[in-house]
Amino acid sequence: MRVGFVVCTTACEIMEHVLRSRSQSGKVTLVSPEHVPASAPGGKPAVTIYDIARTTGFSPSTISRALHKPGRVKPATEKAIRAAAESLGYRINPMARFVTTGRTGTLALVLSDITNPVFFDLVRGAERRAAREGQTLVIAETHGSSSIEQEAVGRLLPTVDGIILASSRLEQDQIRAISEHKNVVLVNRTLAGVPSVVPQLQPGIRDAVNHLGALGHVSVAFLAGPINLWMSRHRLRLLEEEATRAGISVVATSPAEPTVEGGRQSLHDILETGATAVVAYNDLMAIGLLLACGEGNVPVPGGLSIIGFDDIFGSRFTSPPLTTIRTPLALAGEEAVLLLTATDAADHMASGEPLLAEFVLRGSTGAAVPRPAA
Amino acid sequence: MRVGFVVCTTACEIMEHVLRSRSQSGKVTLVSPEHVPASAPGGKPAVTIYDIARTTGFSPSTISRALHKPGRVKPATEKAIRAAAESLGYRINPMARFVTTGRTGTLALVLSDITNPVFFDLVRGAERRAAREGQTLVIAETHGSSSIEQEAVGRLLPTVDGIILASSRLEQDQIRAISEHKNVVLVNRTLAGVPSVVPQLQPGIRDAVNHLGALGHVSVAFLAGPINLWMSRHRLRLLEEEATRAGISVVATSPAEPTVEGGRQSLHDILETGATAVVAYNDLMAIGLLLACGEGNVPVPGGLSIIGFDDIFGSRFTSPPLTTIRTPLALAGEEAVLLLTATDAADHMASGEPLLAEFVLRGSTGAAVPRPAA
DNA sequence: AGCCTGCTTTCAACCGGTTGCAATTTCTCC
DNA sequence: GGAGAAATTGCAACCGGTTGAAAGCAGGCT
Repeated sequence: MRVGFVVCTTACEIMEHVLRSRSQSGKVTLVSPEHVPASAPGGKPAVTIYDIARTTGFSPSTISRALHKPGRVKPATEKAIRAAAESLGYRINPMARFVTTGRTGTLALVLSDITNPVFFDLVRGAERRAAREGQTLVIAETHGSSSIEQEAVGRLLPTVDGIILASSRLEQDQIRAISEHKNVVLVNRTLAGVPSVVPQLQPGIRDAVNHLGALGHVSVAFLAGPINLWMSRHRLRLLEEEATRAGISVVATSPAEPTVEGGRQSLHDILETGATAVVAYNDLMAIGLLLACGEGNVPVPGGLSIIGFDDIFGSRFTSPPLTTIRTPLALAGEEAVLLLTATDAADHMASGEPLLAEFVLRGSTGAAVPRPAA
Repeated sequence: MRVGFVVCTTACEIMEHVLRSRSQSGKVTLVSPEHVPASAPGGKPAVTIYDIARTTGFSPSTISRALHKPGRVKPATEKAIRAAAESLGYRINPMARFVTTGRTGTLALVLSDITNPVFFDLVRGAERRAAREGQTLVIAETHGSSSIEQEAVGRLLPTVDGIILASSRLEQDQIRAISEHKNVVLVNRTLAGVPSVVPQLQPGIRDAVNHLGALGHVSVAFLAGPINLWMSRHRLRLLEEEATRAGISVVATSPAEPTVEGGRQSLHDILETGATAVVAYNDLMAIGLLLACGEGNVPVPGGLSIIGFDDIFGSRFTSPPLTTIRTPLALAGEEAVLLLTATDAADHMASGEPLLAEFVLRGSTGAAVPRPAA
């Protein structure tokens, strides 16, 4: 399906020709010729299967079958129709098809904030996969509000074939209700009975904890994200597990917004814990904390070690560069689309890639420096 | 190659009836229940205007008019129909509507790379405005390839009401061809006969040039982006104008990819020019150059002053923080949507905001230090 | 009464594509 | 050569909603 609409100019000329010849040869004109299907105001109408029918002499149903039901028409006919479609610049109208089939070829990706670098790779991966599957990906923003999320999903429900909820803040019941109408895949969250894609964080966290342990840290703070974010609680839980194993204590701050600003405002909370190292819920918060340290004359890593999560764009450029735990969100995005488009069990099985988080050592972590709790 | 982005503007409720229940086989096996077409996974067909017609006793056409053509039916009738629609949980099917009206309520935003921070604010602005106009915004990625851009546009063409081309790399004829089918608005590019939104860069560039002049720079290099990017040529041209006015010479490097990597690989070219300051096509390239300087032991701003363009996310966090020329892309995004949705000349006039670029002084610029051309 | 007017509502066609079923053509095989 | 099967293709209905034109029905005026 790679009809280069390139030939747009050419196609338009042909189109005009078709329209002209239509009025001439009108032997069995069954429709009112004055109705012009809408495109742009003053724009040229799109090419339809009826146009192809007219130029090839076959009926619209044959055109439809030739283009979308392989093997249902004579090879020669199919060839001729394909050629005509190509030269006219025909593109199927997904909306019209939907009316009868109910399938839109569209998947929705619902996330809190498209300008959040955390989602970059997720979006990219999902997009890549969707393109390969011949699906259109639609992204909806929720601005971190569960009510907006609910609203967005409701609006999208009638027009998409499936929905990917990334870092959803909806209640479990709400998600279940949605999943009963359309196929749903969760990303960065689990819920019994609903397919989900969650990178395995343990390896990355273990390496990070070991790293901190080797540097002499015995008390680590967790800079928490919003309380209704499953992933924030999940990361804390895993961190606690691994830290306990390594003989390190973990103390979590009160929840803050998962943004640069949220991280920046948490410096005070962090210092109060007396911890010598911080693991932030995500890189944005870690970067904010880094900035606050700079403003507050807390040397990093001299006075405080900082570890982020996700390895977003920009983490490499901070000063010092941010040590972080990279999550394979691009793969997660692909995976999510795959789960949504997979039709049989075999496909589901085939998608079982590991999705492991990876510790990325940079410059924001160093030897523990005992510091009196403020 | 299609990424969509939808802004939800109208509240809606999730349908309540649930006939089919998904198999509860846990999260691992993800078995899809037999072969249920994704079209109507709820099993319960959506409620249509025909259902409302049946319960209220009016004809479908009256239902349609009551709901969408204010004033065309008797107030009492409209009230009754609205009530019935509400209680049945009716939602209009946008796809079906499209078939007759040709209007989808969807706008496309075509850009090279959604993970490019340059487009953050553009996307955000466009989204905000589209939401306010009750439109859905779909984003398509082109990965900087004009052929992919063509394909993406071609695929989107039949399903959207209008298209925003951001930093398009298409040929003029191709853009004109598209604009014959649908409304088109260009961002960061101009083309006679096609509406466009281009921030006024002159004020920001003038301030930047004056700044460099005050620091004693007499030779400035322009780190050029791709040759087929109108905006890259445009920035060079304006820079040359202002520099000439200030008695500063400008030399452009050979074109490079507008990415961090592209900037990083250009350090050698830059040093060869013998210039004491660089203006990069965008912040990504400036950041790449900054990194290369760090690796190549070229102090910034001690040995080289660097100025970027756009003030993207991350520019604030580099070391040193990047001096840049901020472009009001959020406003540009709003403006583009406005132009697309404006129906009469009056609306076009109302949108005439200035969109001025602004010089942002940070830490990557300093006094000129003469250096022999390598 | 008769006629015109204006407001409501219905009829019926239509958008672009899909699909069950029947009609037609082509192929097989005796 | 012709019957029967198989392959092709056309007909017509349909999806959900929109819309021009016409019908139904009040009231106002001569």
